[in-house]
Amino acid sequence: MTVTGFQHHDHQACVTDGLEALGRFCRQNGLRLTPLRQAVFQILLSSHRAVGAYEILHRLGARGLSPPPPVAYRHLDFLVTNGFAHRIEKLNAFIACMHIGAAHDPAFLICRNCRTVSETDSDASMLALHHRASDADFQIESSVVEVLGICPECRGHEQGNAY
Amino acid sequence: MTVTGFQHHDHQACVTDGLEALGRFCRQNGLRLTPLRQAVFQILLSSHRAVGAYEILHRLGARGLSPPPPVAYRHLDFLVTNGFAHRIEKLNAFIACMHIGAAHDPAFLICRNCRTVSETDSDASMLALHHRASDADFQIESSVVEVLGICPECRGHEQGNAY
DNA sequence: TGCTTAAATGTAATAATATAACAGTTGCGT
DNA sequence: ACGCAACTGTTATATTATTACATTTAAGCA
Repeated sequence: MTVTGFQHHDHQACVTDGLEALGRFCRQNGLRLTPLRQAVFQILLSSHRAVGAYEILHRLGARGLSPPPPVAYRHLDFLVTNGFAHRIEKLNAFIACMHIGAAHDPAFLICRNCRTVSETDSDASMLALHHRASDADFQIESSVVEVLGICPECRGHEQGNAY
Repeated sequence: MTVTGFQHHDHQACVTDGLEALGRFCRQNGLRLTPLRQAVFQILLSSHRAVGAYEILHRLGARGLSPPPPVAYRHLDFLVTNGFAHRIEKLNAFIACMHIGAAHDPAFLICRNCRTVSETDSDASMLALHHRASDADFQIESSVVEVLGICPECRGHEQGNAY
C-alpha cells in the first residue's frame, strides 16, 4: 500500500473520487447520504489535514451562526461508523478515508506541525502484535496505529505551525 | 517481550518493583521525586487499569477537597515525559510504565470493558511502517499503537462494564 | 394515498478533559 | 544568606464531547 498525502498531487481528484466513492457505497448499502452528511464529508475531504469537530461546526456555519456541537458529532459518527472517515486519536480530530469500501485497519502518519495525515495500512505491522495478543488470550477488535513526526514539506522550513 | 496485565499475578511485586525502579531512576538521573509525584505514580501503579486525570484528583483528595486539575496534569506530565507513565490516547487516561529505564516504543492491549491495559512493545510491529514512512520522506518521532478488544477475564462474563 | 414508524435533525443544557497564567514557596548550589 | 530554578497553589477558562428531548423528514406498507 502506498503512502499518500504529503506529496504534491492532484487533490481535485481526491475530492472527486472521494465523493464518488461515498455516493456509490451509500447507494449500494442502503445508507442515506443526506446533505449535511455529505457537507461534513466534503469539509474533511477538502484537505489531508485532520479537522476537529468544532472547526467543522465553524465551517458549516460559514453564513449565520454555528450549529451546536451535536450536529458535528452526529455526522462524524455516521462517517466514522461506516468507514468514510477516521478519527485521529492523537489530535482529537478527523480525516476523510482514502479507501472507502475496502475493509482495512488503517495506520496514520501524522505531521505534528501541519496536521497533515497520510493514511496507510497497519496489516503487516500488526502481525507480531496479533501474535502476542493471542498468546495472552486477548481478542483484538480494532486498533489505533498513529505515528507522529514531521512531513517533508514542514521539515524544509521548520518553524511555527501557522494554522 | 511478554504481555502482562491480564493474567493473575503477584501485583504487590508490580507495586514494589515499580516504586523501586522509579526511585532508582530518579536518583541516577537527578530528577526530584517529590511526594506528590510519587503519590500520582502510586495511584497509577495500584492497578493495570487506565486512570483518568480527574480520577487521580479524586483519589489524591481522599480527605478534604479535591485539588484543582493542574495538579494532576502537572504530575502526569512529569511521569509521562520521563517515561514513568504512558498516556492511553484511546481512553484519555494513563497507566504506570512497566519498563522504567528501558528505551521503548510501547504498544498497548486495551480491554474495552475493564480498561485494563497490557504494555508490550511495538518495535517489531513497526518495521513495515518505518519502511513506508521513509519511502514518503516522513521522519518518525513517536508512535501510538493501541489495540482494543476484550481481555480473557471480561470475555468470561461479558456484560455491563461496572466501572 | 395516507398511516406508521424509524431515522434524521434541531436545540438547550451540561459533562469531561485540558491548559493558561501568575503568585507563592522550596530546595539547592554558591 | 543569596539567588535561581524548580515545584506547588490557585483561579479562571478553553476545548472536546455527550445527554436528553422535541420536531421534522422520509421510506415502507396497509
